Amino acid sequence: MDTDRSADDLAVLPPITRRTLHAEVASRMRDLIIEGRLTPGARINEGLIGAQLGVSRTPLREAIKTLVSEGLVEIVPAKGAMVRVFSEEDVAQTLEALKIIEQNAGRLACQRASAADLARIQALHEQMLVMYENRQRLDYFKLNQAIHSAIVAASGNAILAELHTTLQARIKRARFVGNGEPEKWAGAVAEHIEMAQALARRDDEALAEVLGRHMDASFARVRYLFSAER
Amino acid sequence: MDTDRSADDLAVLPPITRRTLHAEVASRMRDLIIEGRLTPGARINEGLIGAQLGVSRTPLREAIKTLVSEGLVEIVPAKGAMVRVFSEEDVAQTLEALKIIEQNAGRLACQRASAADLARIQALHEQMLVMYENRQRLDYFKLNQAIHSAIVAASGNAILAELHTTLQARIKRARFVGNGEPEKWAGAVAEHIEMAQALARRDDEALAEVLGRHMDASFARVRYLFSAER
DNA sequence: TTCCCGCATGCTGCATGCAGCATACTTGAC
DNA sequence: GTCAAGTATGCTGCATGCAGCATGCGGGAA
Repeated sequence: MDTDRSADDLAVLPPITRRTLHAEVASRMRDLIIEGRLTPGARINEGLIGAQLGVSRTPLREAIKTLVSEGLVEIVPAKGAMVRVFSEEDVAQTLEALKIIEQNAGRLACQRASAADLARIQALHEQMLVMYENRQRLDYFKLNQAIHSAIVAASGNAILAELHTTLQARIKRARFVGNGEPEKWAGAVAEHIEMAQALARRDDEALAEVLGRHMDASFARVRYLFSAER
Repeated sequence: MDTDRSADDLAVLPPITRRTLHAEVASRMRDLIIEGRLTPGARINEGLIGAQLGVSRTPLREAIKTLVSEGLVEIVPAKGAMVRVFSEEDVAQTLEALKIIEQNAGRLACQRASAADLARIQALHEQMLVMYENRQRLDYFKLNQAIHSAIVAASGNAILAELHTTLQARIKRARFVGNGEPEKWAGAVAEHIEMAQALARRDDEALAEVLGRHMDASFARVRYLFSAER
């Protein structure tokens, strides 16, 4: 019995998560792109970036292949990799796809989410409101993204959550930059309050409606970035 | 003018599409997995597969990273890559996601598709019926997939098409195997006829409805594979 | 001056080398 | 016979070497 006991205790130990170098590099580069330290269109010089990250070109090249599949990087044979440039149409289509995913995941979440799921989302929502009051834009933005992700996750469909994460990463930067103006910000918060209420009532149609409106407004918030470019 | 003329002629030349080795390897391995020559759970021995494909381990490893992002392969650090095993729940969730994508892309297609788009889909549909009459199961299956892809593409949203392609690839094999029985086959064909009619009328709600029903039935067609396993 | 050809440089793409871990086998003790 | 420790083998993961292509620059001709 004593041995069983200790074996049980050991089974509770968190497994050592061994991260391979290429996965770590992919993670780091993802952050660099989303943070804008690697700007769209920038060439990725393997020797240079590899030296800066302190890794050889092999794991770096493997990481680049991952980012290509995620849609963050493009490769031109014999020329190399570059950070993907998103046109206005790309962003519009990505937001349309995100809208579809969020609306339908939201409906499912109203039907399937546990009480604990709902409570957790509600807590994120409250926190986000505080960040809005304090005008802590970065923290607000992160909580905002977390809420949307949590709603999709509450659908119970891991595939939808996976697609949502990938698409969200692609246009994360544009959305952060595009969300700067105060009146737009206030509008987004108002929509979030509606979302929280609909979700609390498990009112799937109301949630889908406001999620759709929220995403349409999100596109409007981002759109001017492109008109300003010209 | 003469030089302009010849320059114009040259501009018409199809560009030489240079395929990198790792992309070619990824494509080949994708086929091997979908065709079932690399079975789920099978370890991918880099030396062995590399030798069989006639490439060194480097481009092979890069291709594996691509397939991991596509969800066809899994990597365990220090142990290696293996063909991903899909549980019944994985397949159910993937089909649910595909259902959402197809229904919504179908609605958009009814609104946005050009007459040429519709004609092309209709032509595929007619061909597929011929294959069904002749009981050419493989050709039927390929046309079937092509029709669904064409409907999603006709939405005009390239992102939705991309997601659809990726998800479809993951469970392609299960769907092919699960579609074997005659009465199920007949039911699927009946649904396809409904789809073609709804699309011709640009009746978005009717199309979404039958697409949903088609996907639910598809899950039923696949489900028994898992019950048989136990 | 302008255009074009040729050359040099730098980078990518792939092959290979090498260390370290996982796994299977063997040997020895009980 | 069984179990455990030690050992050997094979594979992965990363680093490095090398050939070939892209690109920028200089020189020469028109």
